[in-house]
Amino acid sequence: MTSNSYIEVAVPTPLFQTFTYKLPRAVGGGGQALAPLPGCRVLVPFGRQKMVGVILALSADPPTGLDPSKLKAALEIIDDETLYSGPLLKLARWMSTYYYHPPGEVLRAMLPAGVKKSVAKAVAITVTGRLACQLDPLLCAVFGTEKAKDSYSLATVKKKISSIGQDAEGVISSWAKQKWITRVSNRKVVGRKVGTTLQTATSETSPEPLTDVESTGNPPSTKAPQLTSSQMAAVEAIRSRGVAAPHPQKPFLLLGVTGSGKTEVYLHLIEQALAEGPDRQSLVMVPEIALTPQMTRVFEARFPGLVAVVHSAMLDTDRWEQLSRIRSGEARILIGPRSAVFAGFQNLRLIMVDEEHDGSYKQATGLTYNGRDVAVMRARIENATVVLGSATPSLESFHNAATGRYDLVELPERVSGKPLPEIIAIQCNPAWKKGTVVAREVADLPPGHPHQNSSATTLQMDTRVVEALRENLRAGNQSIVLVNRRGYAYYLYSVALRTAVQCPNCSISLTVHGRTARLRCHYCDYATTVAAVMKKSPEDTFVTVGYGSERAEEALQAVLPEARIMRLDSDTVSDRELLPATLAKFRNREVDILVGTQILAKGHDFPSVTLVVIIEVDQILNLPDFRAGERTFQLIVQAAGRAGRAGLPGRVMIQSARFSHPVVQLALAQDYKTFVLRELEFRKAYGYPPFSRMINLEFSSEEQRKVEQAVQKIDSWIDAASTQNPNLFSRVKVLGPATPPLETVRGRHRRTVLLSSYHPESVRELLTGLVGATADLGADIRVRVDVDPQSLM
DNA sequence: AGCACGCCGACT
DNA sequence: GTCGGCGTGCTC
Repeated sequence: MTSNSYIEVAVPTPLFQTFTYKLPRAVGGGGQALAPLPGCRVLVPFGRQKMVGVILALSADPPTGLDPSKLKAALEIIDDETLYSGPLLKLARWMSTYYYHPPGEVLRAMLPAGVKKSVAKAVAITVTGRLACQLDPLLCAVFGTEKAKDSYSLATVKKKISSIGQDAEGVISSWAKQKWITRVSNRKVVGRKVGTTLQTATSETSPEPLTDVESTGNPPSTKAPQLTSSQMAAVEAIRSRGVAAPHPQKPFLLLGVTGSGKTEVYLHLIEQALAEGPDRQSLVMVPEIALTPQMTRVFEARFPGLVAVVHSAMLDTDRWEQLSRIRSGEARILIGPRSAVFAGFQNLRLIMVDEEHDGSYKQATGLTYNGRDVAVMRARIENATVVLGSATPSLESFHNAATGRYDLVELPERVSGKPLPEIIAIQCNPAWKKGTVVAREVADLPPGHPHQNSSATTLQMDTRVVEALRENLRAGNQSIVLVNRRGYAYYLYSVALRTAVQCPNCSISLTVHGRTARLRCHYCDYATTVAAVMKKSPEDTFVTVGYGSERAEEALQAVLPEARIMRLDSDTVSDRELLPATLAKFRNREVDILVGTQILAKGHDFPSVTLVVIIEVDQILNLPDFRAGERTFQLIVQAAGRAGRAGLPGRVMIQSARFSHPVVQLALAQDYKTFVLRELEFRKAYGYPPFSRMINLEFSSEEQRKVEQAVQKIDSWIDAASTQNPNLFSRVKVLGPATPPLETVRGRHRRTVLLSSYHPESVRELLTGLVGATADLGADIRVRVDVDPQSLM
């Protein structure tokens, strides 16, 4: 047996370094010694604190250039078996370099919520503290009499102090100052060990993660239906050129028009993969919003007992349980959102990324990875087959297919054989475009106020649209109405100041919500009320402007009083019960019209919807972002795909003032190929992705002065570096420092520097220098690196 | 990022 | 005289 006495550990710090420790003498302390493995979590002393790191490698020799006697010993190997498989560790390494993120933090981000990644902090009472108990009744109350415990977790102590109504932070630091208590790192790591059974009582909800709210209606078939010839051809192509082909294989791009039955192709591929061996596993990635019970039941019906499902609204214990079934090999199929790409598979053979163009695959905060791209890399590492499916693939994926990096497989016709629904263009009334007052104040305006009667009933819907909805209702069919924005109105307008009421933390106007007239910021969740704003400026008058999903629902109900209308937007989606309940009601035809935001356009299958209306598409098209065209096209085509999925013919109506715009034209024609070729030309001409690699750097501070100073330093660094290394700078375009359209978010002032280049290595090289120069910008300057940014706002 | 050490202002 | 501000330096 070789004696590996050193371990290389990744520790969750912002450092791009790993650390070497000596192995603890008696691992496990008493029980049989465990063989530490790469991929196990380990408790290590780090500076003056204890941290949970991950073992990356074992070695017999100490690292070169470091005095072995200075190495500290690890304290405890936490996991009984490896938590990160070999491929997952490789994936982490790739993500660390590709996304420019410290390895320890990458590994931490890969763990599911609810698994402890840090050491619990605690405070202990000292001997002097015990004596001081009489002096401070609060101290006594927290630590009790002599027979009580001497140490409590920091969280418990804080809770106790706050419950008495005192400032916990202040009290604790004053106690510490008087040496009544000491801060200790709890030796105990909170959370689960891999390889041990759940000690937490499983919630009373069954391990079955799906509620039965959507169970009425036709149960999904347990038998595979006959495939259409193009579905069969697609399955065959992926089998012969992928699964069964010699490795390495290319990723597949499955381009299938809406309603072409991509899901059935996935199901067949999974079925065949399962048949190849008892340990073979598949991953199905879907946009978060598509993770409805209805959708997952299709898979469970086909593969009973073999499916695990994860989604964000799940309880941590349930999620852990589902992922454990994958790790043990008991479950063979995992369905989940972007984070599912990090699951611990035993033998992952097949990955499907459904609706691969969907923006929700990109993580917006922290480690800003794109789940689709990570899936492609994971498949390569695991030698698995990856299939990216969409009716409107991202420009990146299509370009990859066009240049031969991906293998293009097409499903050109709908399963029903019916043509795509007709899209009817409704030219917008230009008066709507001027930001007209469409509703009077939701709170009471003083009587006789000039805005009192200002077109409160104006529905920003053409009479033809209203007529079509009415007609559809009479015929007993269902409709979907898409609105751009959630909330009641876009903003609250101050007549005196001639501006919208702004969020105090972000450079954006507050959105009016509900009849209760609350005001909310969609970026930082700041909330106030219209009443509070009015009270502050009693002289001023306010009007609500614009049209949110809530107001659309209300206005529609006024026009069609007999219709049963419900609303679905991200406000209702965050509610665990409401989303499945609403979808179930709609599917069971207890609802005639579903009003909602873009999330309604995504992948749902509502067989009896025959009319889809998009109230206005122009806002997206007008966004100052090079992806605006792509997003608009995807929205229109995806929304159209919701209409007429079963036997009934579908109709789609779109209101816009910009029908002359070629992107809208091509979307109306649902001509993806022409659109994508044209859009690629535009991207090429301007050097945008997918032709270039983009990295967006964001600097932020709570003080505007400080970001400006920081950004000035960066600017002069760029100046100096570009004269020093003109070669590098001729290959990388540096834009900025600039002020982004949304200057402040959550009270932080932002500046951005955009790097783009045809040479990915050059961007990387420049970034390394820039990040180095970034190190001494000062404590309160935060730097965020966004590789392949999805939006430049 | 934490968390220490360290060197200058307003308080008992 | 001290408490306590946050600059800056390190973490195997």
